[in-house]
Amino acid sequence: MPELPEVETVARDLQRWVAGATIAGAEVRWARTIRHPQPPERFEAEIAGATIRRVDRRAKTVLLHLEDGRVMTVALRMTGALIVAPAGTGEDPYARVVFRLADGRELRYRDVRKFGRIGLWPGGGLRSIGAGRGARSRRIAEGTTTYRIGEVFSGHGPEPLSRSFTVERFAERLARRSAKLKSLLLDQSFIAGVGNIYADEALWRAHLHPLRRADTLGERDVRRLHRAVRQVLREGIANRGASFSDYVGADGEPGANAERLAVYRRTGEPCLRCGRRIERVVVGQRSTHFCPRCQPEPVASEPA
DNA sequence: ACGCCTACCTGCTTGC
DNA sequence: TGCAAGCAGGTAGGCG
Repeated sequence: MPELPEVETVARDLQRWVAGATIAGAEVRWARTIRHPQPPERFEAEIAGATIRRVDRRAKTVLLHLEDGRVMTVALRMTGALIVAPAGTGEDPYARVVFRLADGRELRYRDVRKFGRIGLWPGGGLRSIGAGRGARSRRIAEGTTTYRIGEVFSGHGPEPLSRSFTVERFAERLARRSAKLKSLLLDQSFIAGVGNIYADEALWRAHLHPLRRADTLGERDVRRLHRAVRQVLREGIANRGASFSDYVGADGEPGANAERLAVYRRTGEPCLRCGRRIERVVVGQRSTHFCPRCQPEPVASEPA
């Protein structure tokens, strides 16, 4: 569910509301949500008494930095949400982990589909939570080796909103890949944080067909895509995220960005630029929306 | 490197 | 109305 803008919204909300708060205790209601440490009772014991220093985001993962240096990672996956509420209000059947805060509030990890994962990593050393394919990330994810903090998300590609994500760097990375643009944008080891919604939106904005091969892009295409990716993500953040089924900010309120999407879930509706009907195809098992006129089909004669 | 598949889960929408 | 199939924002891991 949540992609970069949604996760960023949650992290900013939590930074405002729970930075400085102490976790008096935790109750794990769905054991498999806890990745580490195992068993989940150990997680409950180890998180009790911890104070949250700062909350931020890497890729689509929320990072809660604790005063003692440990880091709690929350990967929301499809339907995860972190919600701050007064204790005891409206029992939530989908609350998988409940953190009781010392000030009387609760931080609830809610997750209808139970795909999300929470980890608690030792201070000064962390294990990667993995980042898609590639021997490097797989080895790190499965191994028992402890890594330095700087290596935590080593399997992830660049943060698209960071200063270091330049057009030149993007161009180099694209030129080395023959995959379809849609698949690449979803590949977290290629670029971090983009998911199905924002991939479609960025491609529409850049006038690029989702099936276009990355290594066929010209300089202008790359420039347009670079700008488009950053724009759609920034606008998503400005609107507190796009909400469909389950996404909500830490205030429990949905975001406003869904109404501003140009192609995502608009199959059959007119393109906002040219009026042509938006089409839906499946690429890499993900539904993909595009305008057949604004995003022309790559020609078959292109090098295979 | 890449595509394709399955798995993890539950709920909502769609079509007959 | 009822029921089953299809769909959903993510990602890990296996195979070819």
